[in-house]
Amino acid sequence: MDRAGTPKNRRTTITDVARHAGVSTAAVSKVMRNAYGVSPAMQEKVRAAIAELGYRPHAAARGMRGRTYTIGVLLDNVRNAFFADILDGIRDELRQTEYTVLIGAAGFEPEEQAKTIRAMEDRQMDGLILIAPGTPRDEVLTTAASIPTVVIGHHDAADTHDSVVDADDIGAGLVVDHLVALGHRDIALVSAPGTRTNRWKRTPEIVLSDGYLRAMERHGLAERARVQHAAYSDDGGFEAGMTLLTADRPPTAVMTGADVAALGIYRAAHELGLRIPDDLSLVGYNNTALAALAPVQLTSVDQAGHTMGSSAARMLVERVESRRDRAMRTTMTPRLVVRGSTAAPRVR
Amino acid sequence: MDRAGTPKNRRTTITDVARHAGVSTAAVSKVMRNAYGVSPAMQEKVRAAIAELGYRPHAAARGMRGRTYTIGVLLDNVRNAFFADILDGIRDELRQTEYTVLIGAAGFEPEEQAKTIRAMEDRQMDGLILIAPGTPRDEVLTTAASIPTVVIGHHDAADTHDSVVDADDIGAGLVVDHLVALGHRDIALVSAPGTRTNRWKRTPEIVLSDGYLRAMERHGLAERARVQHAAYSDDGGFEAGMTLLTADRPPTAVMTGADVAALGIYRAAHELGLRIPDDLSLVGYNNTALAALAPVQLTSVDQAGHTMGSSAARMLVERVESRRDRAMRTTMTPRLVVRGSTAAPRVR
DNA sequence: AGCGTTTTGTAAAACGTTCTCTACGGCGAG
DNA sequence: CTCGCCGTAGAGAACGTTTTACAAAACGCT
Repeated sequence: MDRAGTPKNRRTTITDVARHAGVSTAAVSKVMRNAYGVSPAMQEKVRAAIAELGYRPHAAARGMRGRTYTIGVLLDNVRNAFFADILDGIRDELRQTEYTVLIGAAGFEPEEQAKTIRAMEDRQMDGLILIAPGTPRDEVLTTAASIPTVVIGHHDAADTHDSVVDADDIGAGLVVDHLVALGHRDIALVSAPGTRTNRWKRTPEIVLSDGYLRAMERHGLAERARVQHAAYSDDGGFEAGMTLLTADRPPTAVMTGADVAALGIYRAAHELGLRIPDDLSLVGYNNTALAALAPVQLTSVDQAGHTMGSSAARMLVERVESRRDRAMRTTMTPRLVVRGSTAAPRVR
Repeated sequence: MDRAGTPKNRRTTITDVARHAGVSTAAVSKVMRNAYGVSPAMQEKVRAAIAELGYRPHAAARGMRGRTYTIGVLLDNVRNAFFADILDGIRDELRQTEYTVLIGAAGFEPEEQAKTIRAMEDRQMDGLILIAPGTPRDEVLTTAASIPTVVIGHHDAADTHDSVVDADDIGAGLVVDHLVALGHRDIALVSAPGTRTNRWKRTPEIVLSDGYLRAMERHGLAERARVQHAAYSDDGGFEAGMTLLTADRPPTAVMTGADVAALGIYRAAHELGLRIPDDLSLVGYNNTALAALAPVQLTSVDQAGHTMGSSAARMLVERVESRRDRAMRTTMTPRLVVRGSTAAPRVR
């Protein structure tokens, strides 16, 4: 019986471990972080005590002085299956380490995203992975100045943060080449509007559009190029599809910047009585599970989300553990995955 | 010039604010938490100083003593669109508050999930929302004893944590009734295997199966009931579909516990040359965006994920702010959404 | 044996909050 | 005019780590 009343089920702290092992807290701390300057005998003793007491360091307390062993991932929404691939990559890379990954799904509002980034900063996270952030570029640079950061998606280079990008321009080229080879000439692109206010000059959408336009030009189809802006969602795709397909001279093929938008276009085509791929060829982007789904069979561009995620995680940890001090960028090469949604156009 | 060298870009702390406003840190702390015992004049002064200095409390430091204003959400994987609905609900409910939501996507391994829960505990989160945790029940109860917790999905009642569930048995009944009304008699269920080792007695899968079996019984079809276990994924559904549809007397209708599994069955049917709904009626569960997709048009059961999420968040905050000390449970009523994947069976 | 150097371990000071006391004024009641 | 009370403010002790600075011990050379 504790005379001071119930001892409560207080957490076992580093002090408990130290006392139990008959050493100082500093020693325990060193063992936990396997820092330099601790003898094998000490290791042994302390580890035993830790195991015996089931000690777990208090992350909040750690955050006060040193690291917090937490990696934050910012994304806008969790519905984009491509992000799931990236997350899996991050998780697989970090599984064997002692870092914990926490995800902030901040929505599309720049202000909400900024709030989430700040929250991660305040929680003293060791490193941040930002997936295509909609936050103003300056804010990201400010953050990156104080926390190791990897930006996924945006092509804008910076010397304060690392980057992982897909060569979206090449991806667009692959698609256009494929469609042209099938005989298409009226090829439209449906892409998210490049947000301009926030000072990112090379968002994935912008790079994709550029690649598309250059490829069309290369095939002498510059004046037939048509870019339709739409949100990357089922409804967004539907509206864009309706606009394009009810125009005076509708395209015979449509490529999109996201699989889910392609499915919206599918719906629009369906509604207008157009069959795919007979009346309309359709191409997605990201090669998510959606594209492979049985009833869909969408031709798409694979950009290896899993690898992007694991690269980002690896790069970030290098920085966090200061094994590297220069910014770097990894570029993935996209690959075309042909499925049933593309075919030669009908002769008219 | 600071004589002690560069002052670094040190965070502004509560001490800075206190000094700048000419008050004590305790006063600032009280204002931040709008606690009792602070005069309007003090309020004014301090708020001004906070604004002027752009002060943000250091969450890690907060975690040492009091709350951390962080809510943790545990889920197995981010691919299940139903979880996205729940997350949106949580986010919308908490948007106007000062709580930050951080998500741990822990994978399906119970051990990984447990690790994530512990990580959230160590980070001193204020409350936890666990979406159908695969962790042993005891561990969840232990956690719930020290942190306010809401469990979504599992029907097992407990007096330590709150629960939000869908009446999955009723949902199953709705589907069976619908299919029987169309004329089906051989109706199979594809469901995730009820994990038994971890001591949850009433997982969603188990409740769903029970509801299915009881409904079949009610229609005098007990001996035709057939439950096939499968992982809730495209591939899992495919395999289950193959098994069922190549059996001696294949079902004319299949219902599943998740939309994504239904799509796998769709693929299996496709491969076997069966058309939907002509040769096979198919029903999903959760009414995710997947079900509504144009080429799919899957009949499904809606369980209002958004509402489940916001309820969970509201209940959790009540507990965190100790406005309630009794455990409670919210049960949602499911609704059948009929689309194109169900029809009368072909006469043989 | 003596001396410098390295290794190993510890005491104690941070870190930025919250929270428990205590002190202080002002004010109404006696 | 004094006494008690109430409401507000502040001092200072936690909270559980990491880290710095230093002492002690061990080691390697002459």
